[in-house]
Amino acid sequence: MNLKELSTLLGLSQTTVSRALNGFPEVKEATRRRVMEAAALHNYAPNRRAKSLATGRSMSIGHVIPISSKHEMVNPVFADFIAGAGETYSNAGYDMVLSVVRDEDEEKAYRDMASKGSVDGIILHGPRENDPRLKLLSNIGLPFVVHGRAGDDTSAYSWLDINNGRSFERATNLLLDLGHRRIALLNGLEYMDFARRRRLGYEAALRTRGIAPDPDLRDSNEMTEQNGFRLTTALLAAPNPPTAILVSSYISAIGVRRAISVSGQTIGKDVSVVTHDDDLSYLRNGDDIPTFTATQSSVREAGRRCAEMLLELIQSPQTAPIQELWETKLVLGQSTGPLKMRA
Amino acid sequence: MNLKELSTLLGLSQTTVSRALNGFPEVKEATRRRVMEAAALHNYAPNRRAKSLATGRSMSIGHVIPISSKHEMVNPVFADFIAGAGETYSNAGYDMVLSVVRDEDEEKAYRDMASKGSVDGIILHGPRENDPRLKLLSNIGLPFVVHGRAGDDTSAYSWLDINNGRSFERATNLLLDLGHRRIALLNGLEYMDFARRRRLGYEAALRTRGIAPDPDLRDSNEMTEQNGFRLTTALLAAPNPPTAILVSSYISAIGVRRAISVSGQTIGKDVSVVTHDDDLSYLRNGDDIPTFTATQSSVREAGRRCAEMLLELIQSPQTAPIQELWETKLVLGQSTGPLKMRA
DNA sequence: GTGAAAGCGCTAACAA
DNA sequence: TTGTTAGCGCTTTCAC
Repeated sequence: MNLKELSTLLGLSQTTVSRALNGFPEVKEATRRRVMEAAALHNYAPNRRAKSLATGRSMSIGHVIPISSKHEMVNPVFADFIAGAGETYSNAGYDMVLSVVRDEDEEKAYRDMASKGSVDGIILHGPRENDPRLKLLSNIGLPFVVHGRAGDDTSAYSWLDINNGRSFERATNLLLDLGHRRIALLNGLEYMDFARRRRLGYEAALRTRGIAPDPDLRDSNEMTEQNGFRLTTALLAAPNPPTAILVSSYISAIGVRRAISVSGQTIGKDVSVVTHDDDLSYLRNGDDIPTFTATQSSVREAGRRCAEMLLELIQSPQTAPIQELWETKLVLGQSTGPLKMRA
Repeated sequence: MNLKELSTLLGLSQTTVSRALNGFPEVKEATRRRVMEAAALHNYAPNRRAKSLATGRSMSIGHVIPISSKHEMVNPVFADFIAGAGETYSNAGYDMVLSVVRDEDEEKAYRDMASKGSVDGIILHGPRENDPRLKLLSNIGLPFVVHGRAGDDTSAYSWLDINNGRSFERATNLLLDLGHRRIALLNGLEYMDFARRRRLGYEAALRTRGIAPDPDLRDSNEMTEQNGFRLTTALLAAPNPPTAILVSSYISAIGVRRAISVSGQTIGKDVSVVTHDDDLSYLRNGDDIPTFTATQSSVREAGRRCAEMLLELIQSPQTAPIQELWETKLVLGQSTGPLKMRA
């Protein structure tokens, strides 16, 4: 059923039917009702492509999911983020177009989305420091929102981020206050902006107390369970092991816990652990490890909000960038004295 | 830059330029080269919507991701599946349209995708027993592929599944061969087809040995870490605890391991564990728990293959359904004697 | 309050 | 080998 068929069926012009369906005020109420009913009855929905072509808006949003050619891990937070964003989109009548690309094709993916006119806006995932994709997107002229930030000049674009630096500074301070002096940081890959910020926060806290960051206590890697396990095992076996471990991802923290358990030690007694938590619903996992999580809750919520921001930008393109920095809150465990300094 | 501009620029008709770009044989080689170069130079890419409208094919595939209104968990295997499928799509020049919907809106999502003409085919996720969505999709007339199966009549549609029944039957037999008699099953929600098949396989193995399945040793739930932990804790505390636990998801297995560790027992010594593994790269996790995983590797690979199957169906719609059943292989751990029966 | 007609950017008969 | 023309299904002036 298309517009033409529907309109001849009703004995009206396509114009009138279109206007009735799209809520134009000049249509007589009786007519509108008649049209609406017929549309519902025949399950009519306007053809997306035709509508797009006519209006110039595609009513869809692009997400480019980069998969590194080096390590084929798919960032597990994408799923929840996408779920949140998707909710917002469907409420607003937008579609979500996903493009999974290897690093080297990413630039092409953006260019194509723009020149093919398949999306009205883009969400940029996993920004790196001085990410070249920002310039690219600006040149392209498509509205976009970054989930995270890309380096220190954050003024010129729209973004939503959690306060990674402060979060890790606070976590480090907490451990310092408890008397810890050898605090390890298991971080994500530091060419990613969030990981860099976390390291800076950690180091700032140490330096404020006059402690020089020990490079042997820091690692930057993909945040998998295996890495959490492997690195913790190595740390614990070292001559001068840390008394506390700060972890950048809840997934790695699972490996950290496993390593500690395998080594015969106990979290909160022999070694303290604090981790960032993206609040993935399926992984929530005991309360023996204190976690920092975004105040506004999960990455799911971040997806929703990023989508809202983008739709706002699309609807009024000349506004200033929209930027939001979410603070984190500390969630303490209850089962063990998780942050106690070893006697 | 659009076709009209490009063609006037070249002093050719739109038709010729279009033909050159789309590889029609009748175009003179010299002309084609000239066109190609100009297109590359001006970064021309045909407008997707216009092309779709003209050809009647949207060159995109829909994935509907259901989020239950009861439990808001996003299935973490989606991410890897989508990554695999996305790869196939971009190689074939297709876009992927994601629609995240709550249960109650799912039917509408399919209808809309069809009537709006926004996709050429659909991948159906998370089929249930006698899933009503199958009939719906058949009526709609859009080609589709199911990741999994939906009940016992599997003849009429295209699907890709792993042999869940056999996998769990074999796992159960393995444990039985080692002398285990009280084997627990921590299963997924059994209105999901995969979980039902797993239970049937488990029960078949038990019955063959003349063991009546004990309802107290079986649970059907969302496969989260927390559930793995909670249920294992309860099982171990029961008067007549199991000597082995069969787990339906690697994520739950992490919770199972934690529960066993917290209870002061040891996997492979006090209680044996075998788990299914979807081979999510970031979760791979020790080798003290033997796993069953699909022979053809990961859910990522399944995504790729489902996408291929769907594209095949789209390109030649009158062919018979394409159906693939992947067997699983057992991967034994090395660190512990993981399947030993307690002395 | 309604309709006729042009046009969005492309493809595909049909002509030449 | 290239061009002319109609049309995909909708929105949107402009006229009535």
